[in-house]
Amino acid sequence: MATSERPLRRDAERNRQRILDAARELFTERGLAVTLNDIAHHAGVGVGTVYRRFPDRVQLIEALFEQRLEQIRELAEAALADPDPWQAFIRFHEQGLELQAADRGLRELLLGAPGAPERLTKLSDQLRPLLAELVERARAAGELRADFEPEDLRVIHLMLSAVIDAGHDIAPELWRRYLAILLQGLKATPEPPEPLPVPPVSPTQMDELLVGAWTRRRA
Amino acid sequence: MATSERPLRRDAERNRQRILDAARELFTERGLAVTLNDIAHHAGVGVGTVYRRFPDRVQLIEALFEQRLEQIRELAEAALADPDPWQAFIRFHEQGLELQAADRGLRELLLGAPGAPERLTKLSDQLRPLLAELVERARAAGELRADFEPEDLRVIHLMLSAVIDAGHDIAPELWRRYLAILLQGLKATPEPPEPLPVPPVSPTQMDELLVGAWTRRRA
DNA sequence: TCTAATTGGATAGCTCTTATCCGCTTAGTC
DNA sequence: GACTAAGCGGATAAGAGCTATCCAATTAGA
Repeated sequence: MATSERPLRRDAERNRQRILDAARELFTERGLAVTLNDIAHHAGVGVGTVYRRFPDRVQLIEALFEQRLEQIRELAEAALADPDPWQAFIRFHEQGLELQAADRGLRELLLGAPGAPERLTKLSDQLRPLLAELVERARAAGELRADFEPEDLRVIHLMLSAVIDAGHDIAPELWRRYLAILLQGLKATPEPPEPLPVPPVSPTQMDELLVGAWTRRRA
Repeated sequence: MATSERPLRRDAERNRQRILDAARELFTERGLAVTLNDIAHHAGVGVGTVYRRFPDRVQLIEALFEQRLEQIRELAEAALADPDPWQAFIRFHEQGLELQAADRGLRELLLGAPGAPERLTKLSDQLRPLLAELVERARAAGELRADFEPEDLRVIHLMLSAVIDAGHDIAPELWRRYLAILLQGLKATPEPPEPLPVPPVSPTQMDELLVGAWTRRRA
């Protein structure tokens, strides 16, 4: 790390930046499992250059995702500031999932994928109490069903991540359809349903989508 | 294969059976990706023995899962015979998912995992029209929301598979909780919700559960 | 007793990662 | 322009895992 050492030579600094850019791009679209070699190629530098600058991939991930997690926390806080608990609950889900849909690395981080640096998992632990309060408020207002617990949030999130992952290339907005169904199922005193926000995929697309889910899982 | 050739020597036949038993057990609990070497060890025979008898892992899978898929089809047909379309819809989901919860290989097969022999994917294609009718009936009866389409079934199934996979070791019945939420969200004219059938997991369990989901994904 | 069938599992050959090393190039100084 | 420490690229060693083969040793069954 170049914390407060001698500054890097100008070309080295430029490469460092290229590497960070490439890493952000690849983590975002392929998840935390990308190899440092991939990043090197994507950045147009040699493998050695990457390993010299980031001997420890954890630092690379930390540098890139701290801010993303911060964003989620802000979302939760904004939701808690909303006077309508049920609207806040919905909004938090929609916006949080939008962020996640756009960033596979973030998705994996929040679901506790291996390779996540400890400092970041701690950061996402700090999120927990905020979410608990979001749930509590919606429940107290008689909007959210009484037997819904904060832990359920993470499972719902797990389910929708599966849809996001699978749909990524073919139907990137598909998760909204199932979020709507789930939210409808969570109301304490349900009203007649509004139309679902996104159409389903066609049978053919569905096949591609499932195949994609498997190939993406390994690579 | 010993279709109608000379019968196998008695010891060979015994080994063949052991291999099939071991394979069924391993596919069931670890999914379709188990290696033939794993199966050999589990069966207590040499690797060579497995490769001689099943030069082609596809045959092994076919032999083992044809009947499982048949079971699912029967379930769908039984559901179609039920006079109450909504009850049928619920029952099919519960029973179908029970089968899947007990058999990781089946789960992967139905979700189009790689390594599934073509004959079996065709068999699961035959399932499609039955499911479509199940949906159609429930919708026509005014029980299922009108904008639900047969393709949605597979996505719901994908979501609940994620819960089943993750919960496998820690909370094997957890999926019922989220199935209940989803079904509640699918009603055309919702009534006040009944209590959820299974408690959520504790925060600690939730962590283990997510970690498990990732390790199980790779191995 | 004899032999053809069968066996076990070491191992060759893959693919895919991670991480290092070193001859060559270049920035920046005098 | 000459010099040198910093930096570079990428071939490649090392290691993990999987598939599939091969053959000396064993065994069923006539």
